[in-house]
Amino acid sequence: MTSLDHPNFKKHFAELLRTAAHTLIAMDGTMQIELVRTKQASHGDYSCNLALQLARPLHKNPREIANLLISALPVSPYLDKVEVAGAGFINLFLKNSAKQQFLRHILQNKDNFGCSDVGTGKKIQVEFVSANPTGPLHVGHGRGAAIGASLANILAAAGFEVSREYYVNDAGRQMDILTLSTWLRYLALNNIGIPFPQNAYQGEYVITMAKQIYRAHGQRYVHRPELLLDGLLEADPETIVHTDEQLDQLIANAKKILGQDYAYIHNFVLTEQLGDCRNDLMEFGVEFDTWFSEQSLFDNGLVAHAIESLQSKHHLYRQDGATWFRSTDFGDEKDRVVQRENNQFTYFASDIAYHLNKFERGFDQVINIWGADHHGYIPRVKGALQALGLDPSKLEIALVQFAVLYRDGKKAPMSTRSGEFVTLRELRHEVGKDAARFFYVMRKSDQHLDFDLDLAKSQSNDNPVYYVQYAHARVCSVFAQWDGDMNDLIETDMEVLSSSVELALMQKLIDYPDTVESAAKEFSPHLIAFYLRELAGEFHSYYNSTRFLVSEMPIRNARLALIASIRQVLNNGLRLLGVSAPDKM
RNA sequence: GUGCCCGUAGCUCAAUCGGAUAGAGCACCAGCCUUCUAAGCUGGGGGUUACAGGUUCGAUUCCUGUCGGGCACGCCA
Repeated sequence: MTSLDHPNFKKHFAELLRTAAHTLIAMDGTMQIELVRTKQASHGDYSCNLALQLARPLHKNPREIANLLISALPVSPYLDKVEVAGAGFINLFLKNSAKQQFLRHILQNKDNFGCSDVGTGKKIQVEFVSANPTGPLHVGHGRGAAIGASLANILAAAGFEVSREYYVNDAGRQMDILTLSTWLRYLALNNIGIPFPQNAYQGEYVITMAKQIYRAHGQRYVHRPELLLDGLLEADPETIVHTDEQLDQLIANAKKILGQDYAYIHNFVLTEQLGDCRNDLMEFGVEFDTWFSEQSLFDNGLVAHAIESLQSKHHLYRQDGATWFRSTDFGDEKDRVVQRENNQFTYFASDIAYHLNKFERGFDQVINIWGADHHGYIPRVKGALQALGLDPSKLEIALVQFAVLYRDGKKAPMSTRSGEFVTLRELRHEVGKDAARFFYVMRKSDQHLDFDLDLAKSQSNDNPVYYVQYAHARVCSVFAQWDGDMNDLIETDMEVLSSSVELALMQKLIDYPDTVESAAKEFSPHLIAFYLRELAGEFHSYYNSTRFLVSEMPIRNARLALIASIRQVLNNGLRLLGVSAPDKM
């Protein structure tokens, strides 16, 4: 880790301090020595509060401890000087030569720069989006998609073996409602007018699917629609289309009437919506390794298996005709039904089976990216894992808050009722993939996101996406006017890069791998977005203050080596976020 | 009503699991293009971190309470 071909100065200095600390106190290997990048140049490049932390156990003045640590510090070719400051901070100064040499490391590693092996090849699964395939993805799903995809990229860069998964809810009531909705629209095309329930799917896409069926099969699925209202006749015609019970009755009737053909329509709408969703996500730069079917859990007996397993461990009981999981034993606020009075399993039951299956597939860690409205669901899922003898801490649930769209400074209407929502596709068409991907991850994921559509579209320095991309394009345009050989840059003497701006830029580049590592460790893609914004800012400033294509070759080549390194890091970071790095703008 | 999350500059947000003088961007004001892209840069004012206590060398961060906002509280998914 500390060799020149793969230097991580932060870790290197931490090791030096660890060695020094051993001379003062017996430390177990698990004790973390935290180094922090300083905010002020006068505090050096890295700072450590170890002396302050040791003050209590050693019963000594922190500054005194700091001095003892410094005198016990092994020599290092990268360390310029060390100082004690403030209450007892140890400030470490990185040698300029170390910063300068680092550019070679970047230029040699190219696209791999920033990757590390901290994940040690552990198998990690990221499950995200997992929207019901009952209609187009909307802008809320978009954020989960952007965050999940970026996080998966970041984890892969940090050395995890990542698997991206979409859980397809193809077994539940919502799919039945969509199937019914489509069939009703289809009947209408055949001039059979049955009042369309308000709580059915209202969207235009349902009519589109009905037309497709009609075009392909004509009247084949008309059957006996007069039976559809069975059991509903006594209801008030005004309210017939309102309640859930009535909707369920309609579904039951449709299943009875259509028989085998129900499965056809069900399968058709599922395939259609899933295909649309997959296509939408692909255009958004989001792809999955696995599309996991909920229905397959039932077909393969995994739900029954999971429930039996809970049963054998005495975590289930019968009450009111239903089967309950005693989730209160595991911190949930109430027990939960896994099998209904009518013998049907609940969504929770299949979710237990799904999570059990995830760990049976051998993942060391599982991350679920959920909408924040599902937070109440966490205790029961973790509880179920614990009940099954699994370690619930291996399941990490990252909650994503919703994005609110703003247009002309006002909230854009976002009513999910009556199909009147902004779809992800519309957003992409309006602001473009790059802006959408970047804006979605610009905020900490568990924070609400105000998505300013006008800003995302604006071609100005106000727009962080263009700001970062523009920095990349600017470097490219410099190189377009240079006819030298990139290999010469790696060999060039970097010592001339000694201005404070240049040294700060190089330190910023050195920070990149640590940023990727933090983003992976904290599941925080927004750190990459912030980092890129800062790096681009420092570059633009450098660009305005300094000319690169000067006549003195040593200076020119060194400066080009620096901006080539910047371009490389901008490129690598943007790639993690799924944002393009254009050569020209 | 109960539980979870949140409250930081006029606005949108950071702050590397308790660290040094709380940082960016936008907005506002004043400047910079016969020079590699002005989609850029430079400088300036802006804060009792909602409020009140507590824990300690040290609190935006941890604990308690109050106020304000969001979400969740189904044999839905």
